[in-house]
Amino acid sequence: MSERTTKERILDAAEGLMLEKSFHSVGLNEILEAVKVPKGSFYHHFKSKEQFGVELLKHYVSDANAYKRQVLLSPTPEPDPLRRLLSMCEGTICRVLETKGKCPCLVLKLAAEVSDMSEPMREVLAEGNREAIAILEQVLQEGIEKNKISKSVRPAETARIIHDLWNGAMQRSIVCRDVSPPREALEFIRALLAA
Amino acid sequence: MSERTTKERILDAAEGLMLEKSFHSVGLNEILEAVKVPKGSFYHHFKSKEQFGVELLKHYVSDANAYKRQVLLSPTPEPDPLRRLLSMCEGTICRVLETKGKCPCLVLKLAAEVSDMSEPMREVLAEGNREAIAILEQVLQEGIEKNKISKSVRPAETARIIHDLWNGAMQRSIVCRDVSPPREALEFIRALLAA
DNA sequence: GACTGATTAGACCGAATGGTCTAGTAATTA
DNA sequence: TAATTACTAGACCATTCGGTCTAATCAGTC
Repeated sequence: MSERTTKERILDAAEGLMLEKSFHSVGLNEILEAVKVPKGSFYHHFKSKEQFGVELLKHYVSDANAYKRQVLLSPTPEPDPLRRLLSMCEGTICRVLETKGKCPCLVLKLAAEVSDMSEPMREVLAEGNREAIAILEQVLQEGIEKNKISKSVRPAETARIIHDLWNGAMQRSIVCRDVSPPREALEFIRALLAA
Repeated sequence: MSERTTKERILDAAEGLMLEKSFHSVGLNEILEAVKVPKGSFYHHFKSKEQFGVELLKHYVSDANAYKRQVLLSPTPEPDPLRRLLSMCEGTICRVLETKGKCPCLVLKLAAEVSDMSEPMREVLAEGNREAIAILEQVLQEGIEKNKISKSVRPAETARIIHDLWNGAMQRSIVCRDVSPPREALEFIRALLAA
């Protein structure tokens, strides 16, 4: 059989389905059908749909931030932290292009829908945001130290601004089915961090 | 009886409920119960829940943009366009504070959930965004002409950046239950537009 | 007053929802 | 090997979902 556990298979399937639809419009049966797992197994691993949502987001956020850390903070293959940041953004733009405007991020997708209906889910999202910003701050700090980013940039504040601008641009790009918002945001960020 | 028509009462109630919950988690019965209107009336006025959603968003976007036009583009009581913009942002921050972090905007709330499940709803949201940005562009243009905003600011590009940054910050403020993101965004915008 | 279209009213529909329950099987440990 | 726990399996539950249907009531017009 598959190496992945039943729990992981459920989480993976749900991630895909909810990226395309939404939290409330995807029923348990639909997820379970997709991975051929019966109800009983689901309720063995998760005590409710909400707690399942919490675990789903934790799982996603943890992976996503691990990925960001790896790409943004590792000196190989790209030693320039500024370039690492900008090229990660470019990568995201490409992915949106390839997937025809499908939302590439579960946090972006579910945040508004879920965060004032479930406090535990909201907390996971909030913590995920905080981590993402902290990573961003680190890469900015490193860029400044290595003289790749203007000394006048204050890492903490700028990290938050970049984070929010990028998320807003991604949001609009989903709604308008157009990658120009993140493209333009990227150019703005480039200019902001330059001398 | 009430001056407002049944249709308007349904739309108003749905706006409130969906701001607190979401599109899919609010059932027709819940809306109809709130305004004491039977199913039959609903399906007389709207052909489906989706088409209802389209009208709901149209109604909201139209009102919201009319309000923005009035506040941002009218020379009275505040003749300074820059101040009009900044104080509208401050007003939004206050509203979020008062309502304890509840999402103040239906577009922000439903965009991600709805825009890749219903093409007609997506189009309304996209057009709403375009209009909002156009209004922003106008107020920037006026500010530049009246020497309140730096001549180096390019209105169209900057309008889009401000729009996205603001939306991203509002999103994060909802998720983190904290008004500091829009506050910080506002300060950034202030600096961006200054000489 | 008779007719007509708009609107209200709510019973009703099949399907799907999240969730429970019991029975059976696989894996662990004693 | 026996006992126990972890997990699978799916029938089943009440409720709610979006949506339909028909009857009643309202307005305005001839």
